[in-house]
Amino acid sequence: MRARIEDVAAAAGVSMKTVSRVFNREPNVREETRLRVEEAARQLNYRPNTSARSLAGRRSYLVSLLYDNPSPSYIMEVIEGVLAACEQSHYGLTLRPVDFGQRGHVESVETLISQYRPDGLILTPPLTDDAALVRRLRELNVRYATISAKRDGGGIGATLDERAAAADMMAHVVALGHRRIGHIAGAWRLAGYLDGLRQAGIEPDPDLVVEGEFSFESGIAGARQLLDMADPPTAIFAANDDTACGVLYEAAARGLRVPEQLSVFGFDDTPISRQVWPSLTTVRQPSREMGRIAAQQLIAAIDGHGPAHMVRVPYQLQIRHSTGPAPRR
Amino acid sequence: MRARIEDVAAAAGVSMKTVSRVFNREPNVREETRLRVEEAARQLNYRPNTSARSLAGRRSYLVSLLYDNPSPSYIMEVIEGVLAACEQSHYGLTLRPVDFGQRGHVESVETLISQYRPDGLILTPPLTDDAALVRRLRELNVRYATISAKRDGGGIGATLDERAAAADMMAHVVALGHRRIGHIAGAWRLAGYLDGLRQAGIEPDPDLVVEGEFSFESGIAGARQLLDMADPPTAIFAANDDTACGVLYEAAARGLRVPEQLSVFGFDDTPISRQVWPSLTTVRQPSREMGRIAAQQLIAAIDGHGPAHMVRVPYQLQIRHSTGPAPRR
DNA sequence: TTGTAAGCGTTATCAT
DNA sequence: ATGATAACGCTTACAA
Repeated sequence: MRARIEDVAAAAGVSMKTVSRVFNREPNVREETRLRVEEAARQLNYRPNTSARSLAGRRSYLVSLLYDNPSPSYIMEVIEGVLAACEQSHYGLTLRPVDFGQRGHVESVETLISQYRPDGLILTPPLTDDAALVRRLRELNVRYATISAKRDGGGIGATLDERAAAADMMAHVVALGHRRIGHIAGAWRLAGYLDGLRQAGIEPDPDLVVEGEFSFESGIAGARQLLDMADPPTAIFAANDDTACGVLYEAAARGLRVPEQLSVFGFDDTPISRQVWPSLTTVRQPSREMGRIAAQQLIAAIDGHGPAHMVRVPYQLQIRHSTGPAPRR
Repeated sequence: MRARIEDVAAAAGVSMKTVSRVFNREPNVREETRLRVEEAARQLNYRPNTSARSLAGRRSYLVSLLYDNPSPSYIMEVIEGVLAACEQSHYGLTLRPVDFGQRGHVESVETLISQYRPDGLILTPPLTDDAALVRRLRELNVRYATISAKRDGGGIGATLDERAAAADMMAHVVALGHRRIGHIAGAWRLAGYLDGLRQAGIEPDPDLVVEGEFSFESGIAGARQLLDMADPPTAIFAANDDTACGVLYEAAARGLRVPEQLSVFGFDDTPISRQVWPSLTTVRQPSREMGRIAAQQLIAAIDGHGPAHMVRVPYQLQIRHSTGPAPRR
């Protein structure tokens, strides 16, 4: 049968409590004792029983990841990172898909909480900026970390300076000679777009900004609107890669060559950006890393081991084949 | 504080054990008693404590999903289905990424088992056909269900007749006039490719079949090999959508128009198949549904509620824009 | 620094 | 058909 804490205690010649202290990294254990316990545990291949730990400790050792449905590859990357951090700290992970737009989505999260009693939550966009949800979590006194929140109200988690990234991207195409640059927005990367224009001394044209919603379809719709203009843009900045793919699709349908006749760039560096022709110029965010950091910060906050922060991670421009010199007019 | 089984028992005027019987659908409870207990539980908003249940019952009420890394969107769909089934049966879900090729991947699964003690596992391709892993699971007497296993050795889970699907796809392009059809294989969809040729009375040419590994890169490599032939194919059947995208990429790089000069088709109907130009002809498999079914069958086997099976689900050809009439020679 | 004893909320066992 | 009581393996509170 499986070794219990009692067995380890006996083998190490100490009490159960001491073994417990070692495994929970509590203070007040002599170094020598600790080593003896660790050796005994290894010998017996001891693994703490999670259920017993939860029951006695009145906590679940569970972290819950809430996501709406941005891109599957994005979420899978985040999951990888979160899983890595959880593993290391002996926490489990529960997944919770949430329908952001839906009525009752906050209640669905409350159900999750009362059923699984997670020790903390991790929010991904767009849930990070769901005011109703966040307010309720505060009321319920449930800990949470955020990934890429628009506003980090002094919370914990991981962010990236999307505005600066967007502005850098703009500088890239401006350097290629583009002056009329369209934007299919999903709201917040817009600020960087405007910064980029301003820094280049280009007057923003409101007609060049159309609403999007981070989907392939809105990329097609946005591209149509922009390309049908009397004076169409020579470059289009899509708010994410899926949208950029929609632009690419519409361009191909019109027989427009990219990047010779139209430059296109996205955001996120999802795998699809490498798997389309031409491959997509985009901004890479270290999603896996951000998942890992958010989970680490959350667990640190739960365990009270050291202070938890909002960590800013670096971005990276990925210049590929969908951007090129502006065409002569 | 949260209601316990004891509170419900008191409120219903019965013993704890009777409440336990009701919640676990055990026999030997009078209908009237059952109703009284259920009413009391509702009044008190009682939810069984999972940790206590696991500890006392010596089972985890946990199902674990093992995946390597086919496409993220595929796994996300499967997860959705599995989650839905788990929710319904009050089981939790644990995720376990496994490096199929890696040394020690079986040990990593054993670690998962000894740590989380899941009541059952769900295997996705290519782990479904990992002989070493499956053998070990049998030895350890660990229950598992499979999704899209090549060989269903009398196991439980969900499958789809990939061979027939591949053959149907072949019939489609043969009807379009193609005779030289290449295949970038990842092993098992090959049988359907050969069936399709045979049914059309076309002699298979071994040179037209190249090895792939279900990746974008192998699509590029395979396409190069096939298109560099003296007598190149007019159509290429890629073993999955990612590979097909690689073919599309290479075709674009060579200035080959699809489908006018080359037809391409894939397998899986991942979102990318709609987001490339031209959109991809492919086979749709109901991944979400398969996840749900596999989890249901697994849980049925665990709980012993009725017999569990290997369920065959229907596929569907998605004819899009990447296949067209064969070019004149 | 280390140990003892009393739970944690449920299910299993054995009665009735 | 129902109930009393002892586990289950760990942590907490308190003691030494």
